[in-house]
Amino acid sequence: MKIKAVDFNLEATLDSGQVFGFTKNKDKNYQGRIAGYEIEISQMQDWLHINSTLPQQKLVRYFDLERNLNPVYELIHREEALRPLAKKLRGLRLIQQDPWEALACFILSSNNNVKRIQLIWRNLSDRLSSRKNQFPEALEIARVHERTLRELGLGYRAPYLLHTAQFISKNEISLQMIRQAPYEEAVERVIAFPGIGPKVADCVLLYGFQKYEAFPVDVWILRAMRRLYFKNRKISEEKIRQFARKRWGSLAGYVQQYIFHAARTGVISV
DNA sequence: CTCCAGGTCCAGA
DNA sequence: TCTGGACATGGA
Repeated sequence: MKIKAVDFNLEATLDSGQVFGFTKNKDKNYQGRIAGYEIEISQMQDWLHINSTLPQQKLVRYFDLERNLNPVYELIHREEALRPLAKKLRGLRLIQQDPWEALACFILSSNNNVKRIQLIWRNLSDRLSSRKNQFPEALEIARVHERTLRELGLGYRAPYLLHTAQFISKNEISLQMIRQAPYEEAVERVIAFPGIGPKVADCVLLYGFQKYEAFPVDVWILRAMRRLYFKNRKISEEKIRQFARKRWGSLAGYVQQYIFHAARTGVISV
C-alpha cells in the first residue's frame, strides 16, 4: 500500500540514531519492525510505499506523522547558526518507539558507535528473541547468563543490561511510572538503572517516552554547541543541557535531533 | 599498531 | 562540583 506523508523525511528520521533495528538496502528501502509487525518502507516525494500488514494507524503513530513541525522550524529559524538545518533536514521527526527497546538500546550506546550498536541489536534479536528481527523482551534477556551477553558483543555493558532487564521484567509498572512522571522525576527514575547516566537518561526519555524537554549531550552535540554558542570554550555537558532547556524549552529535544544529525552528516561542521 | 565511538562509574582532589 | 582513568569491542 502507499500512504501520503507530508512534511516527513524517512531517511533523516531513520538514519539519525534514534532507533537501531532498521536496515537500509538499495533504493533507500528500509526493513524493520513496528509494534511487532514486519515492515518494508520507502519514500517517493510525499508518498510512503509500504509492504506490511501493520495497521496504518500504528504507522502514523510510530512516525508521529500528525504532529505539526512548524513550532520546531520556528525555533530553528530563530537561530542564525541553525537556519541551514531546517532546509536540509526538513521532515526529520522523532519516532515514538517502544520504551523498553529505547531503554535497553541506549544502555548499549555508551562509549559505542552506531554501527556496533546495530550489530549488537541484531545479535540480541537473532539469539534471544522468539520473533524474527524483533528486539527481545525484557524477560527474554533477563533469563540468560551475563556470559551470553558478552558473547553477543556487549562487553562491559553486559551486566548493566542484564540487571536492568531483570528489574523491568519483574516490575513492568516502573515503565508506566516513568511515563507518567514529569521530566525531572523521570530522569531520577531512569538514571537509577545501572549504566545509565545523564546523557543516556535523556535519550531514553526523549525517544522512548516522548519527553521533549530532554536534551541528550553526546560528543557531537558537545562539539556543535561549544562551537555555535560558546566560542569553542570548554563547558560542561550539564551546563549545555541547562542552556538548551532554558532556550528551547519543551522542544529542546527536537532541536537536539536536528543539530545531532546535521553535525554527524556534515550539514554543519564541528 | 593506535584511535575512536550517541558515556558511565569510581576515586581523589 | 570537577577531573582523570578504566572499561569491551570492532572498524578505520
